Amino acid sequence: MKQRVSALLREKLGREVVLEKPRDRSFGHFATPIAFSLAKELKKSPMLIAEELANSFHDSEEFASVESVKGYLNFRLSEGFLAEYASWALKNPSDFAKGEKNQKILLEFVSANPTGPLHIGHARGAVYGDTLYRLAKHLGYDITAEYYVNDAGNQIDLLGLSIQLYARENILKESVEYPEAYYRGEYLEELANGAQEKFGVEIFTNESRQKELAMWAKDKVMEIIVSTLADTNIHFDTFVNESGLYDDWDRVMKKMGANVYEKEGKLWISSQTKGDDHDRVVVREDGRPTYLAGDIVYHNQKFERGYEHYINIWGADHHGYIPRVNAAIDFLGYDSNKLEVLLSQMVSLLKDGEPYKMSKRAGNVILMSDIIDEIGADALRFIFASKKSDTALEFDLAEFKKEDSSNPIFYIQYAHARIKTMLSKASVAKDDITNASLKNLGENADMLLFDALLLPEVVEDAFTSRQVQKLPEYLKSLAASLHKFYYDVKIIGTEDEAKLLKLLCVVALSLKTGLSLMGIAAKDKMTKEEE
RNA sequence: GCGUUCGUAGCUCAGCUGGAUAGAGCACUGGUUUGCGGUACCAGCGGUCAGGGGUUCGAAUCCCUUCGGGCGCACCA
Repeated sequence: MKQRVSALLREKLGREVVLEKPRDRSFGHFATPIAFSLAKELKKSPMLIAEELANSFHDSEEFASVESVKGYLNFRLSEGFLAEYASWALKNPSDFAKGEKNQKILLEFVSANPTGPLHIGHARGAVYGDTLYRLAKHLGYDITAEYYVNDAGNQIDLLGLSIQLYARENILKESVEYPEAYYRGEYLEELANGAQEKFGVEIFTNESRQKELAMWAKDKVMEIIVSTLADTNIHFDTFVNESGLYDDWDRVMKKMGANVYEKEGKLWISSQTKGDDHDRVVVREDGRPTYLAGDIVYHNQKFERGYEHYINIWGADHHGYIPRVNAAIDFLGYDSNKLEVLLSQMVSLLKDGEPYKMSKRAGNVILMSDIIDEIGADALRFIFASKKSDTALEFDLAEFKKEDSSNPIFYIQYAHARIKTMLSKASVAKDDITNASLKNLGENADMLLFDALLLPEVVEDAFTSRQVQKLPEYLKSLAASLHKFYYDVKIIGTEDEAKLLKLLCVVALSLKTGLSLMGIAAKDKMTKEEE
């Protein structure tokens, strides 16, 4: 819709024009302050320019009116244009708001270490990534969702050790001394029991079998992670294991040429020449690779797979890491501008106004699965998708357990369910609704129809700006328009029933499509949960 | 200290490719259609958009600066 209007303006003026939705509905559907910018060039008053432009649109069929007001140009789309678009959408519901981009994108997100279950911080990145993924898919991008599994290095050794310590204390009833760093949490019990069954208790006391235990355990942890993600409707296309990448090590190092050098018995990359604070070690004196080493091979592999664009979602605490990875990509001979790193910020939780208690059994982190148990996956997704991902967020769980308009996910679902209920009570035939005209609906209905048809613009905008919160914001406001319309206008049993129901079908389509892009299924009925 | 990011209503947050009177929910006050789910709707209250300067016809939005908070500054991940 907006694209169409933009295109018309571009044609007429020979330049890109800023189009906005006027705050005040009485100004029409779209508006542009273009006359102000033109005023200087043309040495004429904005009012005059706007006036002339308005007149020049007189006979276009897309617009019911084009008016100039105080230098602004206000457009009102014609009923015919809106009606035609809406009818098309209802006939092709699965194509609604779809796009035809076909850029090949690799999106890497979550990538939490397989050393423990996902916590609330991971959840935010997971939801953000998956929402972007859904939006991109819908827009036609050829996008791949990838999880990078850090299954090599210290943290894996630590996992083996932690299970041994846990088992020796809790299963073998030995008294053990814990080192400074080790993992804790309820999941260790599950792992220890599983290991006992599989290997026998000997695995817990034999230090040389720590690695074997760890390798088994990290796969188990991945299973836990994948199942938590699945509970949230998040699925990955590919998993890449760090441990499988090192075969390529020599070749990749050679690729970086003179940008790798040896000093003090270690291997460094000269990332400082690319704006990093200092050069970084990639191989330690004892020959063990650093974390960065894995990322270098991984990113080399990514670029060799040949995507047009790369997106990584990282926790914001890793933002200092960006320059060195960019440097490595450049050294490998690729364009680091193709890599876009998006950050997902910290989350702090409240429950009834009090800081959410981190349970000891969970290891003093808030588990993602616990939050799903408390408020459900839909609410979890909605919260995280609703806020800009790169700003810190604090929210109260209690708000999402309520069943009224203060709970946005509930509010939107209710709007959808209301429409479905009405359709089931319709006194006219289905065909009458499908064939009804959407013209002469009146001002209010017209605006509601327009609102419902805005989804395509929102989807496109939300993805290209990487600001997924635009989608839930839009759905909230569409739901509000629907509830208000419902209150103002009687539908069933009136003369206009068929056409009004058709209008509601468009709203329902928009809500349902929007929700599904957030990984949430629209409800046809609201059922009260009994406590 | 350096880098980065944020500072919008009492609270949680939108708005930030610069544009017409600064928005929503919560909280607080009051109201609502014989009409289809009141699980909804409407109204009131509440803001020097952290402070200061600059660019512009126009700044919450862009630039500079001060203050305040987060995060980072490993051969940890």
